[in-house]
Amino acid sequence: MQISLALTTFAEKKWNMATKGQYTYEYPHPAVTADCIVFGYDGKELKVLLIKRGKEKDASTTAYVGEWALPGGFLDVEKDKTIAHTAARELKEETGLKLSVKDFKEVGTFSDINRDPRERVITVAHYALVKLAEVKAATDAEKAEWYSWKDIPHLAFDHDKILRVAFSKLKQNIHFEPVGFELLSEVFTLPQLQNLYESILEVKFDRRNFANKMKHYEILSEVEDDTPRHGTRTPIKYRFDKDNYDRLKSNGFQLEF
Amino acid sequence: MQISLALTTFAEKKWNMATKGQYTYEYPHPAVTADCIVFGYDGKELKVLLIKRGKEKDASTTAYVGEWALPGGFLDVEKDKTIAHTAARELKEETGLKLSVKDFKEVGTFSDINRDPRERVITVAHYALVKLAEVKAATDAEKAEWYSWKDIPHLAFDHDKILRVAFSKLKQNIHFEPVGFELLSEVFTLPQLQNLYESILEVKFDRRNFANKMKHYEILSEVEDDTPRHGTRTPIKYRFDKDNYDRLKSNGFQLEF
DNA sequence: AGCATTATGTGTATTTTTTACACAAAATAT
DNA sequence: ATATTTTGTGTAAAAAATACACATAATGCT
Repeated sequence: MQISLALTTFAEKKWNMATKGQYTYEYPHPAVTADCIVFGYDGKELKVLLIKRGKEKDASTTAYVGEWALPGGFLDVEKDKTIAHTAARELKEETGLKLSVKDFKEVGTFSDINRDPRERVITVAHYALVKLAEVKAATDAEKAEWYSWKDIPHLAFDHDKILRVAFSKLKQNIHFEPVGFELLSEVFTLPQLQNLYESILEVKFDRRNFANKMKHYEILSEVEDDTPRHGTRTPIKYRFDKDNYDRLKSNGFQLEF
Repeated sequence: MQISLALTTFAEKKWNMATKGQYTYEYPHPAVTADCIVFGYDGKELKVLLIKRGKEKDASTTAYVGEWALPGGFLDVEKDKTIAHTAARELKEETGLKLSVKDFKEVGTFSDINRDPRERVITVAHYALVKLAEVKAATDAEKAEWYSWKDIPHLAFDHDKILRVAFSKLKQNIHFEPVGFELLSEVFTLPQLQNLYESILEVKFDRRNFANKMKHYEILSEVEDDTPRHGTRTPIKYRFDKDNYDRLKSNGFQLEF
């Protein structure tokens, strides 16, 4: 085989194909993966999309078979434009859920030297928020399953830790980002919105204060309902006023709760 | 050469040494680097530590020779416990500045497919804050130089972008982190502290309101000065009250400006 | 069917926080 | 010597956050 090729400096070639499917470098390289933490909300509870690890093409390259894990996979060095593209591609391959690259927000890098038993693997975790409707649609993917935040099983690798960090990022970002927009369906009720904020921030709010604050921002508009509500028990339906929301956001808007 | 070795699955071996200094994998792997954005404050201006890229051992592996860049370098797959260890190690090697691994805060991953002309390189950017005294001490390293934030030259690779993102992270984090602690010397004045906050947040504060707010937190204690101030023009010296600061922080304290 | 329970909508007074604002003294610059 | 700049200090007004209670309709239970 072409040993001479293997001896070229890596400045001349990105990699050398010494034999079919073999890639050679002058210094050791880690593998890089993207993992996805997909949060959903069914109107009652915060959920996370997990997959069951199975045997892949080559069983020997698969670790933690049969355990639950975050969706994710290896960077395609030649095709993935960014690591977020890896996240989007792998999520679709593993769960059928098709999200845009810009829906992924970076959580952080996890690089502990022994986090993967096979070789050195650095993973970049990303979270994404999906609307209630998509939560229901995606639930029937074979290996993928939505778990309630309060009922997450033990996960493979260091995914427990990654999930905790992702949740705390979400908790931080809820102050600056339109989390309601992204997790609720287009039409929603104030109790749902409040419950969502309470689930993520892990606190309880006074109903009146929450409603006052939200109304003060002027980002909610009432949806006229065909079935005219005669009772207080049937919650009023709202949708987000996107114009007002965007205007506020571009002015450095900051949701405080 | 040892083609047979190269054909072992990567589950059996992390990498295969096909020839001296050659590492082989079944799929292409990216190189991974850590880059450091080291912020300093000289009492007047926010500064950033940059290095001038020179010829390394092997000139052909070096890109952007002669340009300014962020300190940083390749992950040592076998030795660096985490990518933050890479950052700390490379910063010391390149600038002489010796920081603890926990001083580095992750900024994010930069993974554009063509960001490095040599091969696919994913970098994980980290920022660190150093005290005024260390800024002065480190200034005499050969290749390294402190640049005023307002006067940064064009940088190699995508380091301009990385620096912008790092700064905006710092700007966000100043609301939750003891930035003053880490960037000022032990004894400082209120005008210095205010100027630091103004430099990072890019706003101006009213002097009285700033002082009131800071005093309200009870994290400043006045330093008795040998030269007794007879004039208002000589600013009062303070140090941080670490006990009060830590207590506030563990209670979920949040500096708002 | 009737009754109990639960979920929803709504307004105001109090407290806390934020903001706006001016002058006198000492150091420095001219 | 004079002008300019820097610093320290307190209060009143506005805005925001918090605490709090009752009436109504849907649902659940027997």
